[in-house]
Amino acid sequence: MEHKFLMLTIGSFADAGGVNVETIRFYQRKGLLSEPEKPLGGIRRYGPVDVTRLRFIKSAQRMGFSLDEVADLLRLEDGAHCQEARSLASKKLEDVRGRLADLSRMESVLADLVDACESSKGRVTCPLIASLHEEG
Amino acid sequence: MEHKFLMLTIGSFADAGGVNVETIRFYQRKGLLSEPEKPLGGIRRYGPVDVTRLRFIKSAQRMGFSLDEVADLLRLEDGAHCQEARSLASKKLEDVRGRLADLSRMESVLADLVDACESSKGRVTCPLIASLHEEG
DNA sequence: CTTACTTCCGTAGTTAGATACGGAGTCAAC
DNA sequence: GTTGACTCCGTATCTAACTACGGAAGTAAG
Repeated sequence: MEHKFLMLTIGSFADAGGVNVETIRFYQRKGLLSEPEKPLGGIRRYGPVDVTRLRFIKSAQRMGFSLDEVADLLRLEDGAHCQEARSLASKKLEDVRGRLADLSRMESVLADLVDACESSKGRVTCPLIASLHEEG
Repeated sequence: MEHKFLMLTIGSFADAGGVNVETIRFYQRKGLLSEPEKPLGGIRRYGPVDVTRLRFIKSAQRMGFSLDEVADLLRLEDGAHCQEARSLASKKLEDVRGRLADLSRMESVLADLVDACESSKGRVTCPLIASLHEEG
């Protein structure tokens, strides 16, 4: 059990994760975060474990996972067996590799366009805009 | 002007772009596509130029541009705005590169975890599940 | 104590990007 | 010359991910 002096109210918990208080509550409703026991009177407290979990959610999200997918990842933590966890993780890995491939294709297309633009000083047509008129 | 035999109804236009008819109409309302003159009776026709434009929208979108950003790009179509177009594209390029970096970090984390799981036969704790409890 | 934040909780509203619906009207075939 | 598919148009609904609102109740500072 966490010691009181380490525990945060929902407001500072939200700050610690760089999100809005309402976002915490939203994640709780979605089952991504749990609602800690409400002690006498009624103000919940959050600890480092919660902060870690929240940060995990946000970073997975930045990597392109939807909240539902994040929920899958979190279910690994919530009691799945190693076998199950591993297969879920490999599925996600495949997923991530697919996204990586897509993104790097995007990267080279964009880089080419910017590059072509860069070196088109004086010419009449803008390569980026010209790409609009290409077939394909 | 396009010849009639080359012209498409909204349905085949949508097919040509791999989208729903309603999506065409949605883009028209957004100003991303124009509504061609409605001739006698009232069925609009679409030509190759429209198909190109639609495909541009979809591919820019795949590169991570929002519809509003695509609209910006399309507004620069007169050719005098190469500079502007380029800066939009470089901004997006930076964006894509950031996401690439995040994803490849995620890839190696997931790959390591799956790998560790793979070779933990018999051991009691699952590395993948354990990793979720680590401070990060 | 009182005043000024917070929290709690349910419900409602927002944005982006579509998708669906329904009642006309139109067109092509049989 | 009617059937059936498609179009037109406005409006409504949907999903994801938040964000805001409002009133009651807790809590901290002076």
